[in-house]
Amino acid sequence: MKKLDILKKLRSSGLRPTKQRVEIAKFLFEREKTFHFTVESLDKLLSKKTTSKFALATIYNTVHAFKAAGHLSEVEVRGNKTYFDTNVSNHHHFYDSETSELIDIDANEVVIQKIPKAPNGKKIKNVEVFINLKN
Amino acid sequence: MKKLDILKKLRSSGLRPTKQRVEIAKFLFEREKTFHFTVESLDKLLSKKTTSKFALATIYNTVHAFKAAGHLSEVEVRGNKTYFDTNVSNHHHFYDSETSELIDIDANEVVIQKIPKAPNGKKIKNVEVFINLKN
DNA sequence: ATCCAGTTTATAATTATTCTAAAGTGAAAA
DNA sequence: TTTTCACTTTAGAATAATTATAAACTGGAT
Ligand SMILES: [Mn+2]
Ligand SMILES: [Mn+2]
Ligand SMILES: [Zn+2]
Ligand SMILES: [Zn+2]
Repeated sequence: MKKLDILKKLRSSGLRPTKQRVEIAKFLFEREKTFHFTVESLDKLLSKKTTSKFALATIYNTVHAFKAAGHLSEVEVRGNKTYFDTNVSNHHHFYDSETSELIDIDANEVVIQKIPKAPNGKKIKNVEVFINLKN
Repeated sequence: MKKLDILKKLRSSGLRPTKQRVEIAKFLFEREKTFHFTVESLDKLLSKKTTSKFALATIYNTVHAFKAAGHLSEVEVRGNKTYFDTNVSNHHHFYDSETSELIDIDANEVVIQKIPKAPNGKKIKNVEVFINLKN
């Protein structure tokens, strides 16, 4: 994703492209592969890779704004902190609890043959599969 | 599960059956259906249903001890607090994020036809399916 | 150039959980 | 049955992740 696209992406989702948002967006979205991170890990990586400083609150604000705009998704993994994901399509995960590492599984790599129907009055929003790993 | 079984359960897992543990175990395990809870919700329910008082730290200690002994499992759901589950068998969940409600799905209600192989050097520990619900 | 709603920031507040260390207790041993 | 002590409970302090606050700043419309 090129810089111009980053600006477009921000503007088209009603996010003013501030210095901080553009830098964070470049860091998150200008890459080939899915990136899974916590606010803490993102903060550390940003400190290393860029010269600017970001208040921690800004990182929280930005990540939540990106999530609300649909540019990031949240992944539920065991543990205390929240994980985010640059892959916002419907997909699944391998999870290695020893390293806290998430690995994407494309939706079509998992085929479910049988699934119960939703409880009365409710509908199925989506199905998430976690494959927990060991060594 | 009867009171005698509760005592047996505790002793056989090396847990001294203290007043607090027995009361909490009775509350958790003397029921027909699976019970999903957080430490906070358990604390509130215990205050209502019993006359004894429990330090919050005791509830944390006890729940963790029960989990370590294999009498409880932990369920990962979106949100800040940790959910526990009296169903320690391999099973899946419906999850209603609006009510934060978990509903059990028996393992044999879900049949997976295709699944990717584990990344190099790693093995699959287990597969967990979450069916997210909406209204 | 001016202005202002939206944004960033430092810091305080909140929330969930864990730690600490003193007091209490189940049950083994005397 | 008393004594003993490792294990447990407890109140409160500490920690860690996240959110709230409110003052300073800034992108971009006018
Ligand atoms: Mn989590
Ligand atoms: Mn959680
Ligand atoms: Zn992912
Ligand atoms: Zn369950």
